[in-house]
Amino acid sequence: MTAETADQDNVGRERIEYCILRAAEQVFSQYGYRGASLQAIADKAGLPKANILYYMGSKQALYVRLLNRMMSRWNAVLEDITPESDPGRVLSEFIRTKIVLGQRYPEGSKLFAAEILAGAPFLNKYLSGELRDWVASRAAIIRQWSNQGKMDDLDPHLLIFLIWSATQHYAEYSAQVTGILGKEALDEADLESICQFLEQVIIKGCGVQRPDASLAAPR
Amino acid sequence: MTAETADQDNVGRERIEYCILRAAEQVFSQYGYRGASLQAIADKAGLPKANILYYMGSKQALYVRLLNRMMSRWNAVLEDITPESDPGRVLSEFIRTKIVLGQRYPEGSKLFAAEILAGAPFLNKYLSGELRDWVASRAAIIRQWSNQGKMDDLDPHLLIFLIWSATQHYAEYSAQVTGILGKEALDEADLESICQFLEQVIIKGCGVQRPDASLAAPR
DNA sequence: CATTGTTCTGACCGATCGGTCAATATCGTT
DNA sequence: AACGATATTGACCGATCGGTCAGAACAATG
Repeated sequence: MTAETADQDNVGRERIEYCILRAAEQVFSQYGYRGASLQAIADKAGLPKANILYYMGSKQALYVRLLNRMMSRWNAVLEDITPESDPGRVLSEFIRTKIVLGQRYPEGSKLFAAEILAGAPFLNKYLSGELRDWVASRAAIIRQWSNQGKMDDLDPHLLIFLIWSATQHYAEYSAQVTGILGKEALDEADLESICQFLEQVIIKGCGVQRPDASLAAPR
Repeated sequence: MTAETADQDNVGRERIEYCILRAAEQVFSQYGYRGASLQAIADKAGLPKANILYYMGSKQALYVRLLNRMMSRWNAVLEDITPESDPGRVLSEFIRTKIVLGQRYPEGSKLFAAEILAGAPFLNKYLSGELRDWVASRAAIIRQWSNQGKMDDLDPHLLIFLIWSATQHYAEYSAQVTGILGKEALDEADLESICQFLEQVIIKGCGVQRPDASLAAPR
């Protein structure tokens, strides 16, 4: 087997795997792990069911792979945050990034939500391990911001939870949001309004000081 | 059949139905509609599977009944809100009530979340009907508060979504929250901290004026 | 063309799914 | 005791579940 053919093989394999993963993400996100069926995934991918298992091994392996893919998509968020950063800018970027990710990967977001709803049987180690450390390190920096007088003295964990929940809401609860607003889907203008609303309320609610302001009055 | 026996019969029937509904709520909330099985519900209720169907008719009827029960539990929220109300008090009570409801009915909250995740196949009429009207009427009052200068000029729908998402998070994402905080469960002190945090950030973030303050400076 | 290794898939497996039904058990009324 | 109504449940149904496997189809090398 030459390197060339190996590459082509891998390219072909990856194209099929991507197709399967995309179909599986839709089905798993809608019905959860137990409610999803390999037959439904196969139908959506346009492949026979046995082919899904040939490429993915098992339903569980396919599901875990989707979870890992979604976790890695979130890794870039809040990566370059330091005690010297401007809280307003960081929180604003945090909010916008999470909203964008939710819109970019709506099925992945719902997949994650369904996993948590089920009690995180496949993610509890990740939640109380990597993710907990991730949150702790960011919380420590936010705490320093408070001590520096850059913002109010608030529990950083609860602030992170607030931004998570408020932003993910528009990905996971899209059925409720569109139903109540009477829209087919959220357009760019809606998303911009949502981002501005959340930035304004949360940044103001945390008492974030303008970076140039020293200790001047709020107005 | 006398009235007395009828009462006793109904009491007995209601006791069994309550037992079934409780077991079903746990299973449906964890696995979603498709992922839940009548056998699992029957095992949890300590009854043979055929008995579940005798009392509930079908899986779908049981599920719809659970959804309706959960919707009715939420009906009391924000019931007595008027343009003359104090926004700070109303928002504070709104937040606390939703937190308490989420803690009181964690399975019901997750059941609702799973239904929305699946695209609200059984609730889309409710969402774009009753619930939309409910939100619209409350949004109109919040709008009046803004016009009266009681708070900032914000999209009331997004404010309601914010409070919904931020409070429901602690019911539906309990697995994530406890995993990250490293706790088995949230205790009373945790809930009080969460309520105070959300009240402070959201009320301040919305620029809610103290009711006694006329047009004085924020401090 | 023959060979070899990979890709693909129809057929099948035991288990479980939601739901039906007939037989049995229980109970209040007469 | 006898009866009709309701409650209960084991057995069963066709469909579907996740997964296996033998063999067809295929492409690359000799």
